[in-house]
Amino acid sequence: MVTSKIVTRFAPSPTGLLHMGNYRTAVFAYMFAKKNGGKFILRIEDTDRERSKKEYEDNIVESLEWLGLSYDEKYRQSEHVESHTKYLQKLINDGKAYISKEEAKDGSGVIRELVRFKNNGQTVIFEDAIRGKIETDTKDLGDFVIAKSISEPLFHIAVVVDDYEEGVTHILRGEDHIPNTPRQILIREALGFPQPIYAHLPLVLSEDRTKLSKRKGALPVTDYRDMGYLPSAILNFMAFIGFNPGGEKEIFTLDELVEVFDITKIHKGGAIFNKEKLSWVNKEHIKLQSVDVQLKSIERHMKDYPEDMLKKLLPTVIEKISNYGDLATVDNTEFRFFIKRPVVDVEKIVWKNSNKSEASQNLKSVKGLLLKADFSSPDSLKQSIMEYAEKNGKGNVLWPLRMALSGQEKSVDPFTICYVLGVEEVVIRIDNACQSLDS
RNA sequence: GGCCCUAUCGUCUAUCGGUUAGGACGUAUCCUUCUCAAGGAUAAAAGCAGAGUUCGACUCUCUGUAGGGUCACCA
Repeated sequence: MVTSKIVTRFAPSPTGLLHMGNYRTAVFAYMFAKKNGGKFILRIEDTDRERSKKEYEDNIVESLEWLGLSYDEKYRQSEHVESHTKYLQKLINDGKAYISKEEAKDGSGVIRELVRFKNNGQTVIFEDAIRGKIETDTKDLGDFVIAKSISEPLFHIAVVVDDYEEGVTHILRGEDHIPNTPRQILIREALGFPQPIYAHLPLVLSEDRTKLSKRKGALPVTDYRDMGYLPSAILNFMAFIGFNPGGEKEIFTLDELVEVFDITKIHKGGAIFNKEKLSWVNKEHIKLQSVDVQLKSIERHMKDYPEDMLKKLLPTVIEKISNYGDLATVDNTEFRFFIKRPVVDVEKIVWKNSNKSEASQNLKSVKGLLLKADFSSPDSLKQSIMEYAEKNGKGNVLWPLRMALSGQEKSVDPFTICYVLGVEEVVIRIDNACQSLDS
């Protein structure tokens, strides 16, 4: 049995840095193609030579690569102008389009030879894979412009010709393209091309429920990369905006996403981009990483820390952050004391209703215990100290110990600190604290 | 304004005529705890409105309402 291979495409125009709303379309087109063993192609829509910039195109390629959305083919619309012109000519020859001499709208006064599509105003009906039947009366469209001149094709003709020539079978794109579809169908029919299947995705919305846009603060995906987010998390999150496979599993890898993807489960209504949830998803993806990868990641952000210290610190760090980028800020407050001896504050080191001499006494006793303790894990250290702490009041013992070691009112537990610091450093810090307390 | 699309907790969503309307994020409380997190538990929180169809509607139909998209010689 011969079934034609499914081909989808992501067709951004390189006129700016693209945000998640844009790439979300790519994710869906990719998932659909891969799910069906088809091809996913990237087409740079750069027919507008004025606004298209190479740097933006580069950013698109870079972003897709980072996300892991590999495409099978890449095209540049501007390289197909010959083709567009050929079909434009055909349309004119067939009497389905005509050249119209009109004054340019830019006020320059030049007379242009626009190509207008001869629209007889029929009703266009198409079956959207997500929304069902969509019916449009094209009368009020008039004879719309499809090229600025025979050699300067515009969006609609370029899209129709390219999709045909590239063998695109399924067009997954944003809902904002629904109004364009009837025009493109008209052109396509005039050209006699087969009809692709359309699937218009619901929009990604910002907090105010309007279309996500740069103006509303939507960031380029590469910014998320730079902030330390994981591509797998971004992908996972984007896939769940307007799609849900059912079931209660929420964390998916790209491969798993492809596996469960089902075009009939795509929603119709727009969805707000929720930063908090993204943050949570990212944390979950960090937890999924191997310790080797986690270690390398925190090493990049905590360059001043000795490697063996980071190894010990890893579980604590992973537990505290939801994004490796957090380390840029967290590092200075939460973990800095590990490599920088704290300044002893004798007032703060004393627990609630206790006093300096008691704090000092407890520290000295703990030091004695630690000297004999097993430093191989936080747990073994806890065992060495807990009995004493319980006897003398946990607050009385553990608070001064933690303060002496970290100098901070909020930090990880003292056992972990001891474990990470090692016996020598721990003794030095306890001695320092006692000296201040005793004087 | 014309045309088009949409409508379940604050947010993302499950439900494909019969459920105490489920989960997650976030929020609150409690437990754990020397502190902060993390973790565990619990709670509050939704079917836009009105008509139909049906023994029975969140689910199907219609109307209204609300929100959104789009109306270029951009894509």
